[in-house]
Amino acid sequence: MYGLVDCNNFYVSCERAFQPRLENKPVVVLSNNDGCIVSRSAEAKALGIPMGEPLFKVRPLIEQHDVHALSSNYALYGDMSGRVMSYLASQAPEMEIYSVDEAFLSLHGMGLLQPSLEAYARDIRKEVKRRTHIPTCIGLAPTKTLAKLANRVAKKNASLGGVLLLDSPERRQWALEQVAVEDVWGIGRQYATKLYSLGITTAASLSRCSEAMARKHLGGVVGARLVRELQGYPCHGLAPSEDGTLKRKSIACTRTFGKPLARFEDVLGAVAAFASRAAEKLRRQESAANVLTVFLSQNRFGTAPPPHTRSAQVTLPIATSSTLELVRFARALLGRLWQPGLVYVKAGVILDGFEEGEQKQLSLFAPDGGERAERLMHKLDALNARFGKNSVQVATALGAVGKQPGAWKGQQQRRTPAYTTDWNQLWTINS
DNA sequence: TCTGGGGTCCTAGGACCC
DNA sequence: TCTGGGGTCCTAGGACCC
Repeated sequence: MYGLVDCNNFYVSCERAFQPRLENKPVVVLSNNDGCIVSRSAEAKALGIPMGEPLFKVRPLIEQHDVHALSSNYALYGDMSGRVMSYLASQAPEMEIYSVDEAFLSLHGMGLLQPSLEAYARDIRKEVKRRTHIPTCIGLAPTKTLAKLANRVAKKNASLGGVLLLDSPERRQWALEQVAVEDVWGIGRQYATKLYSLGITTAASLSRCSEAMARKHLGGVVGARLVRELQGYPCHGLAPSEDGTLKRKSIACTRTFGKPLARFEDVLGAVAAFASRAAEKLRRQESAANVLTVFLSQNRFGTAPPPHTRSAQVTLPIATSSTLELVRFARALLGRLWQPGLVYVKAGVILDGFEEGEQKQLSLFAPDGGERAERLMHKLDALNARFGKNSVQVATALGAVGKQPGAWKGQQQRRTPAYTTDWNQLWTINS
């Protein structure tokens, strides 16, 4: 049996935890540069504000209904996520962090729990709410796909009290009938269109599909697994997250610039900053990367002919997590991609091909195994932890000498304070 | 005027290698 | 007339997820 715990309207809920006045009001959280809607309160959804919509398209709606629109505050959301996850980890034998606001719990052998699995899930909801102010829903089912589905049904039906357990064929059938096929985990826009044209419109009818049909229309073995999971046969196991943190197979740092950039030094400053950030994340999970990719994009909504994105990749001589090394290679890749005269709106750095801490390949040319670089990075991270983000950084990331640094940075005009992660932004209470 | 960021998995063609 | 098989690397792109 699996449990899926999913935070409701997560980013909005994080903001509300520190601003109770936002309770019961329409609230949205915006993406980087305040560009798109990425989280909506129930009230905002009810107004018909779509997920992922550019802000400028819904601005009239927002002004008309006095919707609170906030810039995204990832320091806050990451910290709140950590609080939720560490509590959840204490409540189940195994847990897989699936995303910033979702976790699968393995409930193997807990079926005999007294008084019931449902009561167990209700307790978890109550306690997460008490500790963090974050509302959640929980789906319980024999497969991950059904747990996702149960969670969705619980979210849509207030009468269920936020918890749905699918432990009998009857309950499973009932739940399958509640869910449209496009809302099944693993069915996106393309597959949904195809399924509708085949007359399959609900999760229930999808669950009756033949394996051949699933393989033919839903991406081969992936689709076959999906249908089996809906039928109650587990095809996806739990990938436990060690000590409440996620280990990634790739790490990216990509941004749309605050304004289009045409000068090499400005873009280099951005790419160096992105490489630095990616390297930090890499060191935090104690990996080293073998592969580095840099990409550069022109405006895909503009007049430039495709392709809008070009990328270049290098396999590093030795796996590394050193900011200095990675910035050096990123600069070389950028040089390969750069086309003078073009205007760029976005760039990114992606790290791949990880080796783990203890099993790193040694090199003939770095006989100390990169130990000096490692010690240096350790100091760098310690300084930045102590004195604040980017207190010490590579000069390349500052852009051209004598120019305004961070030409790539965007605006976040409606950002709330980092209430929980910065001493200088702690909540102040007037007595 | 204004259009996110970070992931996973899979496929495919061309270059190059043995 | 006939032109291998198998591998990696690189770039690109498609599908999905949150």
